[in-house]
Amino acid sequence: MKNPRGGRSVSAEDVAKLAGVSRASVSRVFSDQGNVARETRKKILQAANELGYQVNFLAQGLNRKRSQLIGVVVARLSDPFRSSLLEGLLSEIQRKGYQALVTEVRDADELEMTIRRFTQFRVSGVVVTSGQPPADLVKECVQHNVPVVGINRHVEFPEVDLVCSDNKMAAELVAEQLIACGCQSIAWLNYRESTWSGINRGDMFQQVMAETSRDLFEIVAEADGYEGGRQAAHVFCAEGRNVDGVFCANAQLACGFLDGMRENGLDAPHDFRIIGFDNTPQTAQYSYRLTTIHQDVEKTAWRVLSCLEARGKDPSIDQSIEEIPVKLVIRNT
Amino acid sequence: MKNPRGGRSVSAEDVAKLAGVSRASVSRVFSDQGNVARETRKKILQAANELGYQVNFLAQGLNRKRSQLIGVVVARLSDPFRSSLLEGLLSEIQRKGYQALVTEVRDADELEMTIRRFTQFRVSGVVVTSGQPPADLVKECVQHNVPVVGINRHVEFPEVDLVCSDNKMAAELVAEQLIACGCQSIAWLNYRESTWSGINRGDMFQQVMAETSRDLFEIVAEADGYEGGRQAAHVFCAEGRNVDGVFCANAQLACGFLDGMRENGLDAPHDFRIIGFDNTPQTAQYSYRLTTIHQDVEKTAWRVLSCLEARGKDPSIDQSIEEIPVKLVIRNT
DNA sequence: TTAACAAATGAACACGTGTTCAGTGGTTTG
DNA sequence: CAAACCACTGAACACGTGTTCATTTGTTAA
Repeated sequence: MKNPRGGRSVSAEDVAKLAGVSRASVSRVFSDQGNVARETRKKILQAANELGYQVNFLAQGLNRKRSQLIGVVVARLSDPFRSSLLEGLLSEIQRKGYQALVTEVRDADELEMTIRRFTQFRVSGVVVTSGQPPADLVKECVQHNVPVVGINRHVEFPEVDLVCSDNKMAAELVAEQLIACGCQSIAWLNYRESTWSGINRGDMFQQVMAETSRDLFEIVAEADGYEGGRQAAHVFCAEGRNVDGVFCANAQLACGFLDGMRENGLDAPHDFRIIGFDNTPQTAQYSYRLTTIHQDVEKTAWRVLSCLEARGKDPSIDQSIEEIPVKLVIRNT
Repeated sequence: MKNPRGGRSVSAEDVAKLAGVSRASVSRVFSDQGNVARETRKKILQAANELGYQVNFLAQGLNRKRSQLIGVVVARLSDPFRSSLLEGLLSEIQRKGYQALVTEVRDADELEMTIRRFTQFRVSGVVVTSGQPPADLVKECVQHNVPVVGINRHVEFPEVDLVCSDNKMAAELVAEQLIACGCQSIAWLNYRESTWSGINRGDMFQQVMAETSRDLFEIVAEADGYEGGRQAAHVFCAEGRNVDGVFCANAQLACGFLDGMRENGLDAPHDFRIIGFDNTPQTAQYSYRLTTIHQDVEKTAWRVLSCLEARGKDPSIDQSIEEIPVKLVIRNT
């Protein structure tokens, strides 16, 4: 751990000098490319260890025209499902030897700036968990050979791979469960200005219900999150309507709706059944014990990274649209 | 938006050629350094715009020996306060023109690998929100002139700046509130293997209580999070003990403890008072309406970045230990 | 008119790495 | 024994930028 250069970081040049070989051999050892004699490798590793040498990723990326970075676009981390999704992505990104470049975006402008900056860092891939990337940016990524994949969203460009939870399967599981519990009138609860994934979940549920020739009431929440669900319950009760089975677009709406109903003297599972989406920690709490659809975050993250790597090797492959199976976690409601 | 080079990305060289100037002038324009005539600047900007030129951050960082990246160490994003802290950090990092390099660590080994990788990317700074960075790594960062700052933790190295929520102030606010509500026997609830910040909060509370010559019961949760709090309440009631005021180390313990007490027929604010830490969304929900200490995430993030920039300019400045004021959010309990 | 000066510019180097290409020596094959 | 082959090595170039230094140009002071 000496430091022969005044304050400057040690480079492959220094290692080469100490080991008595050329810098090219040092590079070969650390990039695991080309042949190098066992004896030389040993000398180099020892010298590197002594100096505390570490590859400069900026120089490496500059030369390879590609860094080990992966850009991740997120939004509204306060939503517990989103943060658990980010957690899964981070874990998988690190496991594969990459580093995550995370940016939070609030509007389309920020998304544009973000993706532009990602390409300036020569990222190996971009993961979009929120927002719709504009057409010219996607084109730019394609030109730079930067793979893009979207999670739980719809993107109209054939170069962008997609990984979604299987909303059709979720709808079938929920319908089956509610019907098995004897529900007669079933409703779908969603926020009025929901994201694409929320809308898609509703469409799928509608479709499944139609297949079994049942009507589907729609409850529209005027606000998002817990408060939105709670208020929706109050409005629902005030209007004197009645259902015995509710499927909610996400966990927060579900918890809010359940609490709202409780305030009106109705509780699950006694008076009605309710099933949520996103198996967030809160839904598991004793005060809720909410039956809910569980999205497989690990598998989603795994699939995302294999998409990135596949398209990184061959940018011309067909678009991949993968649906990740979901599970129904049956609890109390 | 032409692309005169076959598939390759446009460089400053191309812009210079099109504008009829030297590459040096292009560099001067985009790094805002040195003088350049108004007319030439205009020509360069126009050419750059036409070609869609963007600075290559890897080359820039390689030359400047410093990238615009800031490494952020996180853990357990499923904890809602941690994700909101990350959200605040991201927002501030982007506002200042940096990019966040986020890594999740589970143990000391991962932390070591992570910080090592951060230095390999020549980050402008490192933010540690979890774990204790080992001594030699901190030394390494200091040698590379990489500022390190810790949030809500204790680090024994004078080169590492610290930003903490003011736990003493929190303790005083809570004590004042509980006493004003007429509480006679007051307790402190924490997880047995809590982090430093949890322990510190307890110590401060103990100290404040001692100053007013009051006893402080300690309730020790054998598990962390919501379930830990809930079980602690059951054990507490089973032992037949009794208090009328509880201060909890974090929001999840508080919610769990409250629910556990409710299962035993006791509820706040009627039978006892309870105050949590971390003003998470769940504590605001109607079913809890928990009185809680609010940490100022925005100010924390702001302070973190000004520490980084200050030490980035002059690495030899004195250690800064800043305590961020907290607020007591009075709700129902 | 000349000297002194400030602003603007381009050539050249440095940053630290990956990779090609031409060699070297040693071993196998005909 | 010559030829062909193989593993191994080092010199040199490329990646795209920031920055120094010398030079040119235009302007002011003596």
